[in-house]
Amino acid sequence: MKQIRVLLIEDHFLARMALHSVLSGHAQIGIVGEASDGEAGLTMYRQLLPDVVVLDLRLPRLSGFEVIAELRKEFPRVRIVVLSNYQGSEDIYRAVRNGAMAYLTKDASGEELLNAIQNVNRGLRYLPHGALDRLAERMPSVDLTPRESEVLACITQGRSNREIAEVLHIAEKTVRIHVSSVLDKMGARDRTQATIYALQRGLIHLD
Amino acid sequence: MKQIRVLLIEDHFLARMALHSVLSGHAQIGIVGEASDGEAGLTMYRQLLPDVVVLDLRLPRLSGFEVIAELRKEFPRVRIVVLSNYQGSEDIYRAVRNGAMAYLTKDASGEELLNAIQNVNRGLRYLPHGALDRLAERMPSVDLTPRESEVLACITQGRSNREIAEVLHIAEKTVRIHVSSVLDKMGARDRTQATIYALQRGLIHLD
DNA sequence: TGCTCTCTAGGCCATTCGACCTATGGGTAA
DNA sequence: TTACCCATAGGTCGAATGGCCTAGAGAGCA
Repeated sequence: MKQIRVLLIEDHFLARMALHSVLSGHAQIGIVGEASDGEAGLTMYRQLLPDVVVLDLRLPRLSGFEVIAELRKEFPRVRIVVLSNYQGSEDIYRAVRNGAMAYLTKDASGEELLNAIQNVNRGLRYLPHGALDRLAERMPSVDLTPRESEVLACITQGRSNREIAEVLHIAEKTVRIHVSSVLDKMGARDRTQATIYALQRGLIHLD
Repeated sequence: MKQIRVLLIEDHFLARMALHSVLSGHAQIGIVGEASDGEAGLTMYRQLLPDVVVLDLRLPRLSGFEVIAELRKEFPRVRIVVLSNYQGSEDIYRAVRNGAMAYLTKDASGEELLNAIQNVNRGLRYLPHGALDRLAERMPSVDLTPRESEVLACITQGRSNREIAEVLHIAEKTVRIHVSSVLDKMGARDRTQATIYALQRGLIHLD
């Protein structure tokens, strides 16, 4: 039986070791490459053309999302398993929408990882315990316009309406309109709640 | 040469695998036990009496802090290496103050892990690149009174002053006093900034 | 050509927020 | 005892916030 050729793109050394040790215990899996940032990951993919990519979303140089986008552009049939630190994160949702075929949180078991890779290799999705559905339920229609997203980003940086107006070169009045829309769409009562929700839902990241 | 007997307390399966695979490559280290929650960790410590504990701070059932406190009470000479997800987190500071001898973020290399364990086993601290000092610098005197901490917690839950007043059974006027103190001590201009800072500094956790 | 959406912006208004002032009672340390 | 910190709370005031209204310009679509 042919091995599934896997490329790991994961910046955390310990996590990479973990994946390595879990996967190398299975004869069906062969790790053909490991990259610790998005750039290197892309380069290695082009050279190695693996069957499946296991991809961390939080990466230096190129984010996981950018890697997904680029890979999908060059290789529409690419098979991607996404690793996410936090369950319940909007990250997962975004990644799957953008072409990832499976996701796992980092507390997944070895079985789950193996299943995910095997399924994805066959072209199937692997979305454990229908969590994506629950995820989608829990955040109904938070589709912000581009401008609203910018405003939300400013809010989560602790800027006042006036400061946002300066940054975006618009009137404070206009900022308020966007803020109101954001609060409305997010079901938040004020900018503090919006900030909390945005962080919880992974719309925005600190660090 | 005698092996260093290590107990791992870490709930994430992959992280546990990672630690296992990194450490088992070194003849000086022997993993004598692995626990996936705080309760089990304590029980195993009492039975195994390992030389060094490698401890995740975010654990089910008993938090890492509780584990540290309990271990230190029962075994004052316990050697603890703490794993923290986020660098720059107040967690680290608290853990070291409470008796951890070393900390590592999860993107540490195998070398660092090994060094930490060896140093701690000899009774030395292991605090990489003086990061603790920088940590202490970066958060000057954020020592909130108990009441202020409660208020901050409420703030980071998105509550208004009036709601905080109800929750804490005090006048809204008093809440404002506390809020002002919190903002002042944290160097924040408003509750949104206070929330962001609290999350960044690990004073408060989401999830 | 209409229809809708987005971004822009103004006016008006009630609420909230946060700063600054004083003040009282309890606890603790010098 | 004096002095200081903490928690409580009242008053005042200005600024910030957010809701609701109207409205025009430009993009995209049926």
